[in-house]
Amino acid sequence: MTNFDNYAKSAFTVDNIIFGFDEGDLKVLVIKRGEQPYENQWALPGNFVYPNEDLDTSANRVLQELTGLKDVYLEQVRTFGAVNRHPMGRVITVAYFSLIKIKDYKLQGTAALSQKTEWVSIKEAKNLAFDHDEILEACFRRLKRRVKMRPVGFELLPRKFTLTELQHLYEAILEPSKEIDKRNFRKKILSMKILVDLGEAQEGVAHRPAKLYKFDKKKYEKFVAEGYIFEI
Amino acid sequence: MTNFDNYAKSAFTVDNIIFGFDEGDLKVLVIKRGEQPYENQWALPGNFVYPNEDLDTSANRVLQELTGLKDVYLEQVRTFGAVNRHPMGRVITVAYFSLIKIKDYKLQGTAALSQKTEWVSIKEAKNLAFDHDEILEACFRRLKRRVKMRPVGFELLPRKFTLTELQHLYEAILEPSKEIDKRNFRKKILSMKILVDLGEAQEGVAHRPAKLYKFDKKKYEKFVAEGYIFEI
DNA sequence: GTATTAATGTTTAATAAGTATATATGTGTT
DNA sequence: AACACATATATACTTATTAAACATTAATAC
Repeated sequence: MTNFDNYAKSAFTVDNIIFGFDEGDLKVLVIKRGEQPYENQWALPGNFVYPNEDLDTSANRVLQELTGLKDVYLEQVRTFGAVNRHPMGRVITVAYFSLIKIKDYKLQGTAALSQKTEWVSIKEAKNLAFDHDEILEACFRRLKRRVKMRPVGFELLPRKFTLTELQHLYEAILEPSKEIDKRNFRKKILSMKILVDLGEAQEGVAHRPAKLYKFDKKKYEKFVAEGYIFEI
Repeated sequence: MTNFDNYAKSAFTVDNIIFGFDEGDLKVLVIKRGEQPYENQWALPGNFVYPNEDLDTSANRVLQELTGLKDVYLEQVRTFGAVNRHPMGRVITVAYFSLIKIKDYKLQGTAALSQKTEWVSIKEAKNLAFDHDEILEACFRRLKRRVKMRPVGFELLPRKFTLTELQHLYEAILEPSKEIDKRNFRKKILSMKILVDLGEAQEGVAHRPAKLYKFDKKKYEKFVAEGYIFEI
């Protein structure tokens, strides 16, 4: 019978990389560190795992303490376990990412009151504290892979969105320096029949108003059940 | 300045799910537990992480102690952190998988002498100890995804292999109940120009001898550098 | 009237899917 | 030794589907 007292133990944290999409740009929420090490430097949100708390719950708590949001898309990406990640001792970090609609974000979690936070473009989020550049890179790479094969990108958009917004989202994530052909993109996404045309259009725009759509989870489940593959 | 003594610490292990390919079947190496809990039940290879050992090194040690092999394909898959995974107390497990050529396997690691091990078909590996069914499922799912988009399957084959062996490998991993069309598979894999025709053929077979090929890593790197995507 | 961006479909190129026959061995029989 | 048989390998073409490339009309605010 194994006795755990004979083995090394480690502090465990979870980091939750919170992605949002705003003004055609993929953004990540960063917080300014309030103490050493890396005081006053931007870092990713994270916290220690409680003794009787599983990892997913811990990651959801990190998110909720910062944003007040619950029931948000969450995915475990990778565990960072190098020996000397932190000057105070061994700490192993399990990195997750979440996807939220920036419109829903209100700085109303309990942790938000005592920390300075900011949405930063993914293109500009560099030189973060600790090994957070590496953590962010791993999560961004996973997000890229995920949006190609699963309809998770919709978590980043308002409930009602235009096809152009959806296209800009895919461009921001997949091809930051390149444009997807509008006609081909529309043909592809509409052919899957997982969107609902709401019969509404944008208002107050100085150009032809775009139609509004929403993602329909039941139509997606039907799509998958019929053997089709979501692939962008 | 954070003081880790104020936070919970957990025992932590790495499991390394070792895949092999033999007689047209994807196999996984299991060990018979020598003590409670789950005594005499099959389990996946794993061990505690040493105090000054990073996670990858630990996973590689698990493999080497069992097989004697080093420099083997290794990939971190997921961390399992439920609270009550083990009756003796909290333990968090980082799961990896490795790919080896069964021909190279010789039960010559230090751990192999004291444990009963067996190669089990992926189709039959069920009812393992702890949450190992779930761990195996996660690794198998990741392997499926990986072989589609990366030439990692070659790690499971002998250095010289026939196209039919490669096809059977893909069938065993991707479509256990289905056959891929031989002509289409050959056309696709040969069109990538990442294999080398060795100019040799099988011997001693009661049918037309198949040509032998090898995977060429430099040709693959050239393929990628030219902007092509490996996709099966 | 102007500037701006949304909506739309066709053609060409590439790849997926579906399909059959000639080839080369070991084994067994005569 | 010669032959037949069983077996699995190597190969290419046709049809269907999807990717890639490309331009004009429509609908708003100013």
